Amino acid sequence: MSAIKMEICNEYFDSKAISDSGQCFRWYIQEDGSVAFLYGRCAVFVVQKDFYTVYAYEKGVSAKKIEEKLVRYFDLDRDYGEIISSIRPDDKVLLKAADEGRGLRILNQDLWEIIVSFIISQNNNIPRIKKSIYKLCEKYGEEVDIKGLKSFVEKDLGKGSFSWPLELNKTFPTPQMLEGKILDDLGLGYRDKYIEELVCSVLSGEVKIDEFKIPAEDELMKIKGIGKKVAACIELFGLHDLGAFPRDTWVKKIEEKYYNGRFEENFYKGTAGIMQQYLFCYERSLKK
DNA sequence: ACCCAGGCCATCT
DNA sequence: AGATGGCCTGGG
Repeated sequence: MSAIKMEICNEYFDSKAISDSGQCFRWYIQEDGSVAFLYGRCAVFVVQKDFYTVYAYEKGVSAKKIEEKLVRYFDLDRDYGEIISSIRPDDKVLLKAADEGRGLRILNQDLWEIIVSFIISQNNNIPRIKKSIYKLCEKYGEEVDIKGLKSFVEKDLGKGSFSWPLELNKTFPTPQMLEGKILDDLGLGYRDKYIEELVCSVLSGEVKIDEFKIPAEDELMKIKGIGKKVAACIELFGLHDLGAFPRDTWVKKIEEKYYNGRFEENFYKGTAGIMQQYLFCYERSLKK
């Protein structure tokens, strides 16, 4: 059986919050409130009633393996409550941000997808980032068969309970699928050259993504198009180094506004990246 | 209603 | 410090 159903009863899991957090650009919240995304070739569909129910399907992969993958992907073995309780009691801003953002988690996403996505994200806005990534997948990704997931979900929830966004009919393309491609028609702007060059260096073996180990900042910053901020995002979201602390324009704004110009990430060794997510999402929520 | 400037999960030269 | 590109927002 290559499908599983899994329940998540956890105060520290909120699919809407995760989807809006800017760590993933291919999670789709659908009309009926369900969430759809791909993890590699594994198709995932999440519905919420009192708790979350996750349905996942991947051809040729055992149920046990899929479950293991998802536990890792959602970071379910980590106690986010404990992390929140480690916040310094005098930091009222972070306490409030974490309280409101308690459903946030740092996902364990595919490293290649994260590297490309965050190169695209530089000096960019989220609608445009999503659009470029969608075009990239649509043009170069591999067709995903959704029928297995659909029948699995409908067997459990009834006919018409399953929907799937058009944007997720293709996988995120591997370096091999992008070999020699000109990426000038994806709305990437000047970033297209960075990705073309990266594809070359990965295929030639000059850049060995599978061998990246924490800390990877120096290795990452050798890649053209990756500076300090994008490197930190890749460490946090792609290598799951929860101590990485990306300083984007929002965080800088937060630091000016609440922290006299500097948030001391050394107070939170090993978890500063999670604190960054709480602050980032909190400050953005104020604007909406 | 329309336009335009400015900013965006920055980095390169 | 100047350039890069498309999307969105806010002010005029």
